[in-house]
Amino acid sequence: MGISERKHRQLEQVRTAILAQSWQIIEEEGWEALSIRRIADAIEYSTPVVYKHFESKEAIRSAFSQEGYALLANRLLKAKTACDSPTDQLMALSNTYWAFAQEHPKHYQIMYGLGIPTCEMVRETREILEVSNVFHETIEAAIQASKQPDTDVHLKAMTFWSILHGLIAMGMISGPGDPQTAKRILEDATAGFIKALMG
Amino acid sequence: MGISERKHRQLEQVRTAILAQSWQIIEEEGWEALSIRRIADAIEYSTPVVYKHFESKEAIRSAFSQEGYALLANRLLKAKTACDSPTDQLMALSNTYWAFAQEHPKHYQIMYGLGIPTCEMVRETREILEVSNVFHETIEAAIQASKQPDTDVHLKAMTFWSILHGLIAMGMISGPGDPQTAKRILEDATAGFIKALMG
DNA sequence: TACTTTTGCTGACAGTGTTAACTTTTGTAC
DNA sequence: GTACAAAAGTTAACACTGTCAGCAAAAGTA
Repeated sequence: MGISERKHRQLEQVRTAILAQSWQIIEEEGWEALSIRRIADAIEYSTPVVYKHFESKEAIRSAFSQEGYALLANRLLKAKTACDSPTDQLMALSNTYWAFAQEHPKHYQIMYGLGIPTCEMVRETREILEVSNVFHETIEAAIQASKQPDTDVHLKAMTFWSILHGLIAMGMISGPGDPQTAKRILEDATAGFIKALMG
Repeated sequence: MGISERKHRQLEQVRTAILAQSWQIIEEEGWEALSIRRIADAIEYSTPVVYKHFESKEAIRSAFSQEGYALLANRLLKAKTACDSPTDQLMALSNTYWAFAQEHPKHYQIMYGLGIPTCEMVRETREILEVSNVFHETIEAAIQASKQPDTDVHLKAMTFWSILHGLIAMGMISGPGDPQTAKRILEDATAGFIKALMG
């Protein structure tokens, strides 16, 4: 009864096509150029077919957001395990986070910005949590190795994350300013944070 | 010939009405609920009248962004001059910036987020510059009073601004989480920055 | 072959920003 | 006070958007 399997495969294929074509449009013309009708055109189906696979446009956005967080979590984890000391790890996280935003600006914008729906980020929670965990665990280890072992982990993790996001967001807002300067700001801020953390 | 003055006054009145009614809609239902037709309805004119006063919807957004930056610059300046030492001033700037974002979230979102048009922030440049200047001048003074007087002012100013924005943006994204915690994160980050700055 | 289920399409609804073309009002000159 | 020009304001359209009800066609089953 491989018949239903083939059907399932075909369905999956359409779903993949939707995401692939959508991504191409996003990469070439930005998120705001993406419309259900354009997706339908690209996959050579009519519009309601898109809704067979995604409840709404927001669901498509969410899928990319999820993908982005998963990608980011992966890279952060890799960068972290390549270092030994917690401070080196933090520096690596900072650099990797930055690099991710530079290499995948569209993903980053979808994950954060767009700001629009003030966040229905419920389904992508799992992936966000993974990113959050990397920060928490590394900060935790750093605190343990520091001179103030009773520091609030959550507080410091959020601070770290916020600093990184702030630098990237500001960089994206003020346009493609000198990336050299931007990198220096990042390193300066990270170094300052680590110093304050380790005491 | 007070006739053309009256006309001018009437024009101004419509312009003001557009902004006032728009702002009411934004406050009550958010930016995405604002449409040219709704504005026209609210001011009891037809849609093209709106275009007599604002080239596009983006121009309306820009006007509010400008307004927001002017408001922010004002508050920052007031808070700054109320303090003596540069470090106190920086702390005051941090608190005021935070308070502004809390009290005027819609303004803040329009000024930054929305991210949408990747920024046609050309006309609101003047107001942004004022905000930027407050940061630069205060940081400059702080550096002069610090143990490393040769520190890069621009770098530190951008770092400071980025940290503040990052904390606020993350707070807005992750919804109305415990504001007590958020405030503590802010103070911790600011204190860390100042410490690193002053050496 | 007859029937059912799935699949996909057409066409519509209620919106959006924006603008061309037309009408009405208003101010000026005779 | 009437004739004309300029300004102000209107309607109606264009080209889109997300979304979905209802119908036609194809595919699988008996």
